[in-house]
Amino acid sequence: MTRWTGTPAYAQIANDYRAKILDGTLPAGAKLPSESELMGQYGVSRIVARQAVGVLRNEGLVDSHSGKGSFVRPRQQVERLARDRYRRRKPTGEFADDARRAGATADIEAASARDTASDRIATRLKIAPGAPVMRTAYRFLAEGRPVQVSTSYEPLALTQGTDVERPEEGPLAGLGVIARMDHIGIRVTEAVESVATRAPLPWEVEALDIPPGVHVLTIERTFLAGELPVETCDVVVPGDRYGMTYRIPVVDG
Amino acid sequence: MTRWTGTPAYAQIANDYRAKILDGTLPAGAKLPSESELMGQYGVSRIVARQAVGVLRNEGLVDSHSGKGSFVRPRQQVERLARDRYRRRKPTGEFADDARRAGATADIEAASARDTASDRIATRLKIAPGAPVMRTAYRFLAEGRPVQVSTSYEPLALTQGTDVERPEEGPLAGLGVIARMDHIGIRVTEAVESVATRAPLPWEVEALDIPPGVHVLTIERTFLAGELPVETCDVVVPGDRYGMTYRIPVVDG
DNA sequence: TAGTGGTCTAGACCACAAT
DNA sequence: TTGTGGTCTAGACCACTAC
Repeated sequence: MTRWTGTPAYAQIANDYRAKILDGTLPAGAKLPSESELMGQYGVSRIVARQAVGVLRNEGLVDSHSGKGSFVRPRQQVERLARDRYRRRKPTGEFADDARRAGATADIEAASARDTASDRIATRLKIAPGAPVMRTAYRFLAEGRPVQVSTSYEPLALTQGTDVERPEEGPLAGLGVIARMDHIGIRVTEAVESVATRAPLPWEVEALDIPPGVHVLTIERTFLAGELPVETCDVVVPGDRYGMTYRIPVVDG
Repeated sequence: MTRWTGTPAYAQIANDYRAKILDGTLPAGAKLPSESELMGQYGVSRIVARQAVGVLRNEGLVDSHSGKGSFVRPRQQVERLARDRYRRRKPTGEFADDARRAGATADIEAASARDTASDRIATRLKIAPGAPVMRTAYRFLAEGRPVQVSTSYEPLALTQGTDVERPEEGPLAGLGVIARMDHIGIRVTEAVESVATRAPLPWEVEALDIPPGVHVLTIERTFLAGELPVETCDVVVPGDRYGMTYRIPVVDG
C-alpha cells in the first residue's frame, strides 16, 4: 500500500475504518470488508489485514464471527443507573429497581461465607486486618443475561448472632443493607461510591459474558452509619452497557 | 507446546503471565521473558509469543519498549477525585483543588468559540437543537502532564452580552461555572454527573498521552439552577489514573 | 555488536457459516 | 462447496537499546 507517513499499514487501515464507523458511514451492524478484500484493497498480507481489524476489535468497535465476517458493533446506549439517593424503606434492592425500570426480569444469585478481612477490606470497614467478616458473592441477571457481579463484606462484630447475619437468608433476605441494619438497630445514613475502570479479569469475562475490547466499571461502595462503616461492596458491571449517575449538591461557603 | 485443552497457545501463555502479574509473582516493573525466550519455553513461533504479550498489553498489564523488553506496568493507584459537593464561594476551580491536594502544579489551557447546539447537547441543556451556545475546550495538566480534557457548553441565551460570556476571559476567568453564574444573578444549586467508560479516541490518546490498553472514564456533568441547566460538560480522564468518588444520602421513605 | 520489540510476507490447516 | 475468521509456522528487515 502507499505509505504517505511513518504510520504502519495496519494502523492506517484501522484509522480509515474507525473514521467510517465513528462518522456513521459504516452504521451499526454493517459488515467490514473480509480479510481477503482488505488484502486486495490495500495490497497487504493477511496478517496486516487481520491486525487492522484486531485494533478495532480491541477498541470495542467491531465484532468478528468465524465464518461470517466482522461487523460494526451496535453502540447500545449505556443504561445510566441513577444513584442520587438510597431509600430507607423499600421492599426491594436497587438492582431489582433498575431492572424493573428497564422493563426487565431480574434474578439474583447470592452465596455467603465467613471470611477474614484483607488489608484492603479492613481499611474500608475501619476494622483490624484479619477481623471476621461475612462475605457475600452476588450475580445479577436481567432477562436471564448476567449484568453485574459483586462481593460485599460486613463486619461480623455487628451482625453475628442476629437474624441478618447472612444477607441472603432469614426474614429480611434480599432487602438490602439499609433495611437489614435497621432491623438490628443500626441506622445507615449515607453511602460513598468510588467509580473506576479496568480490563475485566478472566472470570469476569466468563461470568458477565463480556465481549472482546470491552472494559468494566468498578464501583467500591461503602455504607456508613454516621462515621461507622457497616458494609462495603465491590461491584463490577460491563462498561459498554452501564454507567452511573450521581447528583451533587452545591453548598455555600 | 503441550495443549491440555482447546485453549489457543497464545491464550495459555497470556493466562500464565497474567496470573503471575495479578498474584504478585511478577511485581510492577518486572521484565517479562523476551519473545525469543517465550518461543523456547513454550515451543511456539514468534507470532504466537508476540500475540500472548499483546493480550496482556491490551489489558493494560504490560508495557513494551522496543529494544528493551516488556515490563509489568506499575499499577499506579487511581487517584479518586472527590465529588461530594461543589462550593459556591471558592477562588479556584475543582481541578486546581485536585492538583493541589495531590501536591502537583496545575495548568489549564482553554479556548472558547460560539457554536450551535447538537441534538445531544440540546437535550442536556433543555434548549432547541441549533440554538447558540458557547463551547469551551479545556486541557488540564498536572506537573506538566496532561491529565484531563473536557468540553463545556453554555447557552448563550443566558450569558450573551455579560462579562462572563467567555469562561476563560474577563474578571472572573478561571473561577468555575458557579461563581460566574452567580455574577450574573443565576444561582446554581446542583450538578448531575454520569460516569461511563470506553476506548479512547485517537485524538484523546494524543492529547492525554494514553498508553495502549488503557480506557478512559467519561463524565457528563450538567450544572443546574433549580430545574434549569446552565452548563453541561464532557470530561475525559485516563482510566488508569483517575476514579470518581461520590457521596449518596440515605433518605427516609 | 547483539538483543529487543515493531512490522511485514507467504504460506498452511482448522472450525464454522452460508449456499 | 466456498468463503469466513482463528490459529500457527518460518522466515525477513527495521529501529531502538544496551554494551
